[in-house]
Amino acid sequence: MTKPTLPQGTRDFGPEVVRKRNYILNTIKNVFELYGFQPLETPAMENLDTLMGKYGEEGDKLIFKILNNGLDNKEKEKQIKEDFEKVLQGKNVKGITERALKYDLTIPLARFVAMNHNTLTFPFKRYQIQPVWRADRPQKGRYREFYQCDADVVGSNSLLNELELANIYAEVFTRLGLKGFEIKINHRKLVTALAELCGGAEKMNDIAIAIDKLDKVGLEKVKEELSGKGLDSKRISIVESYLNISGGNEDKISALKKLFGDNETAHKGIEELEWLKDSLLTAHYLPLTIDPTLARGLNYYTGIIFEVKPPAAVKMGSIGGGGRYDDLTGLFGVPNIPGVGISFGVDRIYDVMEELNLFPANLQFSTQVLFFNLGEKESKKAFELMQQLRHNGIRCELYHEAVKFDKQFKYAENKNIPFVVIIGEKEMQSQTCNIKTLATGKQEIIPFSALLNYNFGEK
RNA sequence: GUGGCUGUAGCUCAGUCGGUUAGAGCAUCAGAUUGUGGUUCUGAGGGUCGUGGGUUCGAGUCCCAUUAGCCACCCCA
Repeated sequence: MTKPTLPQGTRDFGPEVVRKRNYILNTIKNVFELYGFQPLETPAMENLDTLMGKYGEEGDKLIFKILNNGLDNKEKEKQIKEDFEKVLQGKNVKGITERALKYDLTIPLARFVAMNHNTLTFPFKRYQIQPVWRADRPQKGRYREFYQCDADVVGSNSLLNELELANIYAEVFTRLGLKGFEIKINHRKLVTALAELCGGAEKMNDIAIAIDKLDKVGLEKVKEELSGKGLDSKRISIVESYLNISGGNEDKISALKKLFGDNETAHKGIEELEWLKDSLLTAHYLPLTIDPTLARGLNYYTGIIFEVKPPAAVKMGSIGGGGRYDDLTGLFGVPNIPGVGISFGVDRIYDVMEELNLFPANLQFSTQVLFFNLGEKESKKAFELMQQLRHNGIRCELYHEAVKFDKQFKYAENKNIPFVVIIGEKEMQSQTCNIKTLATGKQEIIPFSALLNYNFGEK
């Protein structure tokens, strides 16, 4: 028998970890509900067609494909071999694979809306908390199976949605006790406009990917990459002046206005950023920074885009991201339904909170009372009393076998159980139980009948 | 997909220049203690040294391959 292992990039979550993760998930969920979002769940797998081509060329490579069943069918052997030849050439063939694990929650939402738009009430505000899978090579803060928590508003062009979503980010991270996070925003139209100034829309993606790396690799490397993509020095200097925009949000707005002049596309983008920035002035703590270098890889975004950076002290990629897409369901044959959404990366938020020690201590509650097992008659009595306590909402356990005190105490200790109830021969005779508080060593003898009213503390 | 680092007991790790029977701490189990835990003391179990091959009289140690993990790139939550 060989030792079992986990598939690369996946993890088991033990009891303590699950409690901590649930703390994050519940916080997010509560805020989503508070803002009027409704839950949605979609299958782990989608038809491959639904996913392919939605995440860019790189994204397609990272989709986990599921092998069809029945490939060993002798009657279809010839066809299957032909199909497999095509797979070897990098194609996707239905005969070999027609399903895949979902890659994010936005495309499944689009698919759902496209299928159900006749019955949905718009704007459709949904949240979704589910695992997604990416065939990426794992590293720090990157897993092959991880949870996304998305909130999207589908069917509304109003910027009020962006305003709400920005507030959801602030609310969640504030509730989690995370200080020093930063919500970066930008507008896809600015990136489009920049591409227009630099030789056309087909360079849009190259430019987006390159400028997005600015804070990571520095200006020189970005320029090198752009030059590698075929931009001449004049165009690169335009990009450079765009990247050099700095200062406060006000400064950046005026610099952008100056740079783009009367460019129609950029004008619209700047206007929206400005609206959002001004609307936020009256809100609670909301560290919103306009960052022209923010571009985001997923190419369905068309409007304002978001990204949340963890506190600078933590070396970790973004812990949330999102943006507006004008026509997502158009890909599925239902045009003119706009949407805007955000996503929380729970696994990264977990890692950040662990690193900064932000989890409250009281998440790890367990059993409150352990009944010792001191024999056949004794354990029956203990069981009876225990059930009464359970009925009153006290979390109890009866030790599973009659063994030495030593072991039963150690069990209580290891599981952090604050009280033990000892019912042995002596107690049976006197119809009492001996309650010991482990932390203090204090013991109290009370009648069986008084146990129900004993105060075992909170929770 | 590309590159770097690491795999020795359940966990964290030593292991010299290639040399006899591979060690420690923690954890586990047993005893000191048949109704009182945490501290202490004594003892025990536990290993295909990731896997396969090679060099050598001899390999945990050197070489090659492979696999897994971590980290970085690409890309992203």
